[in-house]
Amino acid sequence: MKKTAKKRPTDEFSTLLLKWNKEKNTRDMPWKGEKDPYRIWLSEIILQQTRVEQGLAYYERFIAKFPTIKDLAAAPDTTVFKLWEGLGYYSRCRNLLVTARYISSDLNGVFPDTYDDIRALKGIGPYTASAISSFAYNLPHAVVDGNVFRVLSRIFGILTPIDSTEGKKYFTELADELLDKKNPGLYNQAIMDFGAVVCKPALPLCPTCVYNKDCYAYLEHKVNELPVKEKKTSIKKRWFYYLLIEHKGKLAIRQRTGKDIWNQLYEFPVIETTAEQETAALIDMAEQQEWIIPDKYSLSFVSPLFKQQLSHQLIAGRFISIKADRSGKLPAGAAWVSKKEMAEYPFPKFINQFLEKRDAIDQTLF
DNA sequence: AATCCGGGGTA
DNA sequence: TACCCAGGATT
Repeated sequence: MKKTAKKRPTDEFSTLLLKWNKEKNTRDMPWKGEKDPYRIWLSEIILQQTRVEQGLAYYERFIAKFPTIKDLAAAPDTTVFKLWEGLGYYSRCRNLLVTARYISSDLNGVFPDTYDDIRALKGIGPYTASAISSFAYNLPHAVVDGNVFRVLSRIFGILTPIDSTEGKKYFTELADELLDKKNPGLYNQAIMDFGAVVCKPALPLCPTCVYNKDCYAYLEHKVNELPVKEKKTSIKKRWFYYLLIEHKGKLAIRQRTGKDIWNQLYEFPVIETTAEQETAALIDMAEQQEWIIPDKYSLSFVSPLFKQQLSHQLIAGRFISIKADRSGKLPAGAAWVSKKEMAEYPFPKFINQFLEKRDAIDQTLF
């Protein structure tokens, strides 16, 4: 039996972390200790840029409806998007389907078990590949997520911006050095729990923290300045005027396509502008589009102003209800659906918040 | 290297 | 409001 290697400075970090984890960490989550790579993968995709509290219910619903990756792979797109509805970042859902179908068909349902093969899957980047390979297969890859950036920058006093190329490289290398190579899964889980519970973004629990005797940020009173981020988000305003065109008891909807927000979700025919518009001007535009035919419709309702704040955009707009006696042209790909059928389609939050209030606003609306 | 992609919680 | 969250893809 070889003697233990000489203790390096960085060993102290993981020793304290695992000690905290064993003695103080009471955080419990359904995927903790999970070994089924499908469940681990699903939880990680759901949790990308998403708080545990927000993603939890989605995870439970997905597992209940799709117990195995083949169940997920066999589901229609719309069914899966409907289950994802409201969670945001819908490209995750698209990539989830692509990967589920690839593994089911090409890999006979067997999840890849090396870091590189996992990393190559759609929707899986460095973080998720490290998480899956360490949790499912105990491979020595350190996770670097928002928690890790925060914990390491504060304790070690790293001032390099975390959203710079240099910063990402530096933090990744440090994280891999610090990783307990014998317990990668346990270590990775512990550091993220620690960041979420103790070394929180706001009001971290420094007075009782196991690192407070030598934490750079705590000793230098820079806890609130770390981690450093260099880019500020700029927000642009967009106006969405949705036309609820009703004809023979049905409403026109279409699927969003392209590279814009809410790709693959559904919506009503929309007139988008960069400034607020009067209803009359919008009706004119709808006539010019030939969505409605002059004298063959009646304007029945204009909603109050609705707003939604996204990360990089502020969406404002109204819902304009029109009863059409004759059907005009519709936007490409649009179809007529009944109220009952509407429930099957995934809509963005902006539309759902209107649909939920619709009955309270006007009982006569579709 | 910069930008885009949601929705919700918190101070 | 501004910032952050178990990030990744695209340009």
